[in-house]
Amino acid sequence: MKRVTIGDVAAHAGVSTATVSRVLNGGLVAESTAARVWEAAESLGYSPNALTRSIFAGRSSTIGVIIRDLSSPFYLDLIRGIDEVAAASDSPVMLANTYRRADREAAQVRAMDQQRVRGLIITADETADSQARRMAENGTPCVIVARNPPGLHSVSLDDVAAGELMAAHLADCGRSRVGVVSGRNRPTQVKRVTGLRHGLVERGLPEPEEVLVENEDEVDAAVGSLLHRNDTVVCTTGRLTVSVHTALTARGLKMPDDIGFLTMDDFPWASTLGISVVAQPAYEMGRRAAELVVEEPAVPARIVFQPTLIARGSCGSGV
Amino acid sequence: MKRVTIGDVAAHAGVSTATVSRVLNGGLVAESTAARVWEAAESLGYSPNALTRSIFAGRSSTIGVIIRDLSSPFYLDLIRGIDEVAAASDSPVMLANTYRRADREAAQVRAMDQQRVRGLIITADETADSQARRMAENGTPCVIVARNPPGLHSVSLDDVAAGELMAAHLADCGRSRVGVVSGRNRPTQVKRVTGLRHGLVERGLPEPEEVLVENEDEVDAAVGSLLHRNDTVVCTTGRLTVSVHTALTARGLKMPDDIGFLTMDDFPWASTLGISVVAQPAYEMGRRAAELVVEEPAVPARIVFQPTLIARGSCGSGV
DNA sequence: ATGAAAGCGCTAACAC
DNA sequence: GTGTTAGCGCTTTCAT
Repeated sequence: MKRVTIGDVAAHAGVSTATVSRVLNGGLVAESTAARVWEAAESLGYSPNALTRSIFAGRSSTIGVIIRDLSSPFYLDLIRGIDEVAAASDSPVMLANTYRRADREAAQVRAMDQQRVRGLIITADETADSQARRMAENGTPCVIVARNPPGLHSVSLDDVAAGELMAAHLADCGRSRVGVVSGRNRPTQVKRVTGLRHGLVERGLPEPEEVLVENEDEVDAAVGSLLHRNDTVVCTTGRLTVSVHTALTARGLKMPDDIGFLTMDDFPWASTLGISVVAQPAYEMGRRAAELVVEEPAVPARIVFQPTLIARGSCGSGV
Repeated sequence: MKRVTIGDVAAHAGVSTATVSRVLNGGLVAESTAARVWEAAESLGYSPNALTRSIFAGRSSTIGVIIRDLSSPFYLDLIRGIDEVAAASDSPVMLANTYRRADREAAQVRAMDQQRVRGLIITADETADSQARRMAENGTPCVIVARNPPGLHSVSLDDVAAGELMAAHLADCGRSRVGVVSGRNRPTQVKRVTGLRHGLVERGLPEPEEVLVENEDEVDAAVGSLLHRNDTVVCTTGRLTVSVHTALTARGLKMPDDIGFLTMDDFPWASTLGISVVAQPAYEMGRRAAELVVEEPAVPARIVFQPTLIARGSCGSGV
């Protein structure tokens, strides 16, 4: 039950703790001594205490990642990118899911701070920004994902471009009356709608009709209200894709003939179902975010990625 | 840049570090002193160092969770259950994704051990069991999910029952010739097939025809080979659901008329697509796993959950 | 009610 | 090369 410490190893090998420490960290030690120490460590089942190491270093080597919604494919790919970079720099990753609850977000940021993470990657509301700023001042690099608040590192998507990409594709497919389901109060989604509107108007098409929802429950009614006057439904967030798609198919509507459908973020079922999407380079975004944590640039980096369209036919065929 | 320590707070409040510590942990302190200390902590922006606390306690309060595949809905629900219980006991959760790579699994278990996690919940291959046992001996409660190796806590599904549930439903739907796509070398899936076989034979139906695959790439061919002689395809793991479904629909087959389809684990798109599944109570399993970590029962607990069938028509309609 | 001081497991100067 | 020793930030007796 009592943990094996460096002292036990030292005693077993007949050397001092300092020597053991040197062996473990690749300092200058005689071959024979090193061998004895390794053997002792092995036979005692020694496992170094990362906590004590960190306390000495002033911070741990762990990278903290706060995710709003693990069930979203975007975040999964983001995490994959982060994991990749973190593994390369030998940093454990501490992932926390906040389930989009503001109180949990705040609590998780605080927890990560207290764990003295080496850096923090945050996907959260504006409310977390001030906490992040305080951490940054204390020397913990914080990267905000999907938004780009001033004074902090950020990795985000060109959301306006995403909207314009949607508009271009819809125009190519000969769609003209566009209904939009969008999340309430989401700056990201507001920009996407702005881009969409701009792109449509620019092409001489009517402005999109927008309806805002808070969560899944409201989607069916929202979609219903859009169907009267539109031939296409656009969804500005991957999170609502399932609900919107369900609302459509539940009414017996077939894509693209009865209704056009275009949404954000690629996901595994999209290709089987033939759903066209505007995708974010999530994996790359994750990599960059992690790199910012590792490299700690002195001035806040604001990295913006470009979206891409993946046409699969749910809006009809292009030009 | 220099972190505020308990000493700074003490100096600022004109008391000793011991007193600050007592205030922070709710010891016996005079109201007025406590107030001064809180104020000092506040104004200095003090954030307690969880690392040093843990080193003193001998272990951290963090619960480690090692997941094979974050993209699987089963694990997402499992995590939700874990998070819920962990939050209630004020334990941060450290999540690690291993992407089904044995080397990463081993590395993550080791990392968690070195972080001195309070307990560990593992979804991994047999290869990790010995590491887990060693940790358990050192006083770190380890819970294995989805398998139940001797000597360790475990939370798993009655896989044979899952197979039998499948057989029963298929029989109800009048299916008789069943092809099975299953993962190679997965004890869990072997049991499911056993249950399926037993259930079918018991009802006087022919044995299922099984084909083993390693990963997604092989699924299409596997499914193709099953279609000649069968009217139904069963998939024994949620991980392959997309690929199997794609292989089916890509051939223009409609469910349930052209082909029956039954798979494991519920997922968001299943209801929209009308896919019948045998589901695991993932959320509850997560809760129990976390509870085992928190409660640290002295003798290994082996908890087995029962699967449920969710019929949605992809095999036709039941009796 | 409060302070002084020892010590948690480990690292890093500084001696020898 | 290797040992001694002083901390890292915090908690916890033991005095006062």
